[in-house]
Amino acid sequence: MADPLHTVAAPLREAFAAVTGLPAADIDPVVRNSDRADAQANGALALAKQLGRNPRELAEAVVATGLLADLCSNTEVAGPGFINLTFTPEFLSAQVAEAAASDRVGVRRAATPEIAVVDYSAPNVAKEMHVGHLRTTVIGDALVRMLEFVGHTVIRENHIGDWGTPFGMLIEHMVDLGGVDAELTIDLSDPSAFYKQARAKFDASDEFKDRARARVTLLQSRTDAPTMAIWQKLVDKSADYFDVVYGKLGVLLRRDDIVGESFYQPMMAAMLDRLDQAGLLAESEGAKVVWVPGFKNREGEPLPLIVQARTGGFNYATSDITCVLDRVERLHATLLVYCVGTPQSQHLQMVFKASEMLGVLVPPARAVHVNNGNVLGDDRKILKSRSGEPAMLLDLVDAAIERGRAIVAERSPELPADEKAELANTIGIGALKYAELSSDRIKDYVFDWSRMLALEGNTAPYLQYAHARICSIFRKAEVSRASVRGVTPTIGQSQERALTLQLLQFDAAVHDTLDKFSPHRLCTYLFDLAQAFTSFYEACPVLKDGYEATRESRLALCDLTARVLQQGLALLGIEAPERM
RNA sequence: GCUCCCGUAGCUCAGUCGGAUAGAGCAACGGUUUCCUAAACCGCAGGUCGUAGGUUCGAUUCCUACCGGGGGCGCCA
Repeated sequence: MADPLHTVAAPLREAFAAVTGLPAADIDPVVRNSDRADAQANGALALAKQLGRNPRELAEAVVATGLLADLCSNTEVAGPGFINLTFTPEFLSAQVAEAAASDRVGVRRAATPEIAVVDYSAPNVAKEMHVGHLRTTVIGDALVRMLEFVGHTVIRENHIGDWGTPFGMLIEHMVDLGGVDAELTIDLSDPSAFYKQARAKFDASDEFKDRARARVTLLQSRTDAPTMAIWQKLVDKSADYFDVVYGKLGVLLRRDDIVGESFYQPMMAAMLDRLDQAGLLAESEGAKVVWVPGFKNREGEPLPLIVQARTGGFNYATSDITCVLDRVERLHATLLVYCVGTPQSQHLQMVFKASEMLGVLVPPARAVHVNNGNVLGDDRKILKSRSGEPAMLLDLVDAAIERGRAIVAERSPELPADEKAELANTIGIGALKYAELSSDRIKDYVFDWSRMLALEGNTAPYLQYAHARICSIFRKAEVSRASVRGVTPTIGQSQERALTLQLLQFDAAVHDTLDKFSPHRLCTYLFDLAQAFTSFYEACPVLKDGYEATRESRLALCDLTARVLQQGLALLGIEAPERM
């Protein structure tokens, strides 16, 4: 393993075992980052308590075993029993060389590769994508990239709203306009226009309302070709629009990833039969329900999960349980990731519990609700556009690119026009995505263009700039990046040491991020790395006269830093430009 | 009413499987450019970690209560 904290844990475990007589496998040496040394091991405190021994003496005994001598130049027992570890430069050099030699820059593959389904974005047909879709889309996409990178088989699913009562009025409105051949264009500045027209008609006319209701029934039967053709056209046109948004935003989702509610609809009756056979289906107030333990309604009575309305119709609980079933049984997924807003929390818990009771969602299969908070405006309410509606996603994307353009025009006027256009995109979209990813997903956050595009602080441009500066060094040196990859760097100055330690923790950062499904952890890591690099950059000249002896070594550190930055940003769905 | 989540520096945010003086960025103040991109770096300053108890050798982290903010709580999704 390239991570020294990980590597040093093994001899520490042995040392603790030798001193305590406990099996090494049961011991956690509690190796952590430290501001007093390269790392600290806190395991002595807990073990001493457990064994009724003096923690300081235990720590001293561990150090006295000599098992750490190969890796550490200094092992000091401090305070109540912390073991402060300082790694030898040779050990760090070797670890860096190992990371540099791997095309994964030191990131381990997952111990057990799984099939994972990541459900994210989920817009509605005939409606606009707005700011509410931004976080789920960006977070889901980052998780997809990371899960794939560590070796899982990832299936992206875009669970779009393409079924249900609104389609009665939408289809009927199309019929009025001339049926399937009628003109239907999604106006990118008002993608919900068609929906609003249909809605207005529905609200104004009882006659239309009746036709719409009849049309829903016809749709549900899936037998009427003209109805299905119009429905398909609505879905296709919306998918075109979604692809425009996803393309500009630079996310992986495409129309092939669409698995809408309509897909599950034909399987719902069979799912209800299974619930029934399992003895889980009950009746309550005329509806078919599953009694999921642990949930209560306003009156303090048990709260049911309704899977079939009194009217006989299915709802999102029906759809979501069917969906779990499909993902586990057809796709053989063992990890079901739901990137959905926090308000769905209780609903999803009930769905997961019901699926578990059905014997479908059982180990090793499991589901995770990767919930996210809201994007707020200055008024602390959900970000609005000038019209007072939730801000449209495409407008935000375009505005990000426009702001990127302004920055490039000011800062990099010398670049060729096509490169400027690309850079504007890289910076603008990068800043927008990074703002979504860099703070804890479960909290609401306040949207602020000037902060996310700031060229300092924990922002995408800061990270991109660090990367570009490294590329510039190699351009100036006329040395190829690949040519220094065999070099084992020498760790001398404190900034080299700090950079090295940071570089070697990429693996831990990626895995920690995935353990918590929290992309902001990777962001924090990359920001720390960029800061460590810029400090190194100031203090450790690479190409200047008088530094020939350290040149190769520092070029190797630069190359690895750039690779980690580029790979790390790529895992977030953000590009790293070579010039800016 | 029940329940879930959040509350850390003036602002925006990290951190917390219990550990040693709680960290960044912005803003403020003071420095650094004959030198690889100053979109940077270095320094200084700033916090009773919502409040009050409890457990512990040790609590911002765990438990309880309360205060403040937000979400959810049966036939829309």
